Amino acid sequence: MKNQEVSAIFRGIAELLEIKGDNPFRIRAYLRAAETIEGLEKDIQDYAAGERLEEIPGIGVDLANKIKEIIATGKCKYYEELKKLVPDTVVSMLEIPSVGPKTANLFFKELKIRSVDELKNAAKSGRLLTLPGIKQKTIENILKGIELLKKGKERMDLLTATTVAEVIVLELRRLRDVQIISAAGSLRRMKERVRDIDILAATKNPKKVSDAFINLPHVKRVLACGETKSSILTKDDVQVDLRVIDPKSYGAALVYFTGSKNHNIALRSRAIKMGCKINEYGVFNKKGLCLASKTEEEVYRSLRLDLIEPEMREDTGEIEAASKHILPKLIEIKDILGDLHAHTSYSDGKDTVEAMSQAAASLGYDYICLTDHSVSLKVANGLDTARLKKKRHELESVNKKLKNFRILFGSEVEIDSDGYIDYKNDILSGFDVVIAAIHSGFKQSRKQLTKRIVRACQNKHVHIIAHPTGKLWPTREPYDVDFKEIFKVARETNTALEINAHPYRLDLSDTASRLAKENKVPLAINTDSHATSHLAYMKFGVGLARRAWLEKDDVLNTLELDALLKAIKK
DNA sequence: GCCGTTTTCGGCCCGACTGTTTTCAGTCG
Repeated sequence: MKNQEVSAIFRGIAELLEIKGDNPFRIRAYLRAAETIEGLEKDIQDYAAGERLEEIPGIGVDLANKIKEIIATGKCKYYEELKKLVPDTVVSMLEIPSVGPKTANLFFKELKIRSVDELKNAAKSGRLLTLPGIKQKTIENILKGIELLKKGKERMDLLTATTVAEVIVLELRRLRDVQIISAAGSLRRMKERVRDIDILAATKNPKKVSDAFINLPHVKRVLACGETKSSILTKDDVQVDLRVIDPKSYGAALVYFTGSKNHNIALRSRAIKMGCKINEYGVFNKKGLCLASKTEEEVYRSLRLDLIEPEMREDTGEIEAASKHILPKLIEIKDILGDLHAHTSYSDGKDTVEAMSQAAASLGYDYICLTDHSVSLKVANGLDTARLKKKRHELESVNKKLKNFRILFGSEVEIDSDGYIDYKNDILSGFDVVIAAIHSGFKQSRKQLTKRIVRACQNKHVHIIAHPTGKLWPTREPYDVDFKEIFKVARETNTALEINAHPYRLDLSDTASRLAKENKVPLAINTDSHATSHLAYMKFGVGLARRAWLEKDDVLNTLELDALLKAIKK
C-alpha cells in the first residue's frame, strides 16, 4: 500500500511550500491531494497501473506524474529539491500553536533556527527580540505553545472527548441566556479521534455566556476571548472552543462549526456557483439578502441539497448524493436490537451473566450474546468444557427469569497462527453465535494474517470476525490485511465482520466499513463490553457506521432475534 | 496545482482573534 507514502510526501511538500511562502492555492492542491489519497479505499497503485490517476479528484497531470515517480522510486525529486532550500526539521516548528509558516521561516532565515528545541533556547536567551514584530508577549506565547506541544500532542479518543463536552455543555445549558447549545466540530461528526472540542451556543447575550465559559471551574488557562469566540484549556489540557451566535443564525453556524473543513469548502464553492455566499451567519444572495440561517435543514435546502447528517460531512461524495436526493437513510442507535459481543465474569468481564443481561435489557435491547473467551486464551480466563457447561446452565436459568429478552450462548474463540479455531467442531456447533478473533501473532506477514482470517471465515461454525485489524489505541497499530480478499471470502461464506464499538478500537474503521458495505459484506456493531457500563459504547460504533454511510439493513444486530439467527446461518 | 452549467485562463472559502501595529499580518479553524 503506497497510499500513505504518497500522501506523506505530498503533505511534506505542502508544508515546505508554506514555509517558503509559495502560492497558497498550489499548497492547497498538494494538501487536498494528500488527504484524498489517504482516504482512498483502493490502492493507489491500482489507479496508476490502469492510467487512471487523473480520475481521482484533485489529481492532474503534474501530480499524477509525481505519484508514478513515487511508486517507481519511493522518492520525489521535487520534494528532495525543496528540502535543500528549507530543511524539513524546520517544519516541526509549525506544530507549535501560534507559530505558523511565516514565523517559522523568519526564525530560520534570520537566526538559522531549525527545530523546536533551538527555538526554545533562542526564546529564553532573548535572541528573538531582535526580530521585527516579535515582542515579549509573542515570546511568552511561543514558550507556552512549546510546553503545550510536548504535553498534549496526541488526539483524544471519543469517550474522553464526549465526557469533557458533556460536562461543559451541561453547565452552560444551566445559564438562562443560553437558548440552544450543542457540540460541533469533529466530535459531532463522530470522528475516531478528536483534537479539540467545539461547542456552539445560541444566545442574545454573548458576553455573559462567554464570561461564564472562561470562568468555569475546569479552566486552567484562557487561550482567547473575543466578542463571539473564546478558547480555553481545561485542567486536563483539553482545548475547548466556544462560539456564541445569535439564535437566528444558529443553523448556519452549526453547519459552519461542524465542518469538516473540506465539506465547508465544497459547500461554499457550490454557493458561489449558484451566485450566493455562505458563512456562519447564513446563506446570502448577491444583494446581501439572507436566504437561510436558522436551521441546518434550511441552509442545505437553500443550496438545493437534502440535509446531510454530520457524520457524512467529509466531502467524500455526500454533496453530490444530496443534490440528487440519493443520500442513504443512516442507521440510528434506536435501530440496534442487541449486542453480539460481550464478556462476563466467567472469563475476563467484570460483571455477572445476570447483571450484563439486565443492563442490556434496560437499554431496550431484545437480546445479548455473551461471548466469553475460549479455552486457549489463558490470560483472559478462557472457558474449558466443564465451565462452558456451567455457563450454559446459568444462561438457561436467567433466561427463564427475563421477559421479552433472550440471552444467547456465544464465545469469542481464538484464531490460531494458521487460522484454525481452538474449540472442536462439536463444541462450536453448540453455540448460538461464534465470534472468531486474533489475539496473538499480530506481527505475522500481511499474507499470513489474511490467510488466518480467510480460513476462519471458511469455518462453517464461525459467524463473525471480531475487531478485524486488531488495532488498540494508542498502543497497537492495526495489522496489515488484504481487505479485498477478506471481503470476498466474507461475502461468499456469509461471515460477518465486526464494527467494534469500543472507543479504543473502532475496528473496522469508517473507510473500511464503507468499502465492506459496497462489497455486500454482512456487518455487526458490537461493544465487546467487559462491564455493564461498556454497553453504552454502542453509540460510538453507530457513529462510525454512520460515517461509513451504513443503513439499518446493512447491520445484522438491527434484526429481530429469529431473523438474526436465520441470517447468520452458513 | 487543479479545474470548467459563466471560463483552457483566472479563478480558487471565509471570518475571528491576537499582537503588533496605527491599519494590518499572521494564525487558526
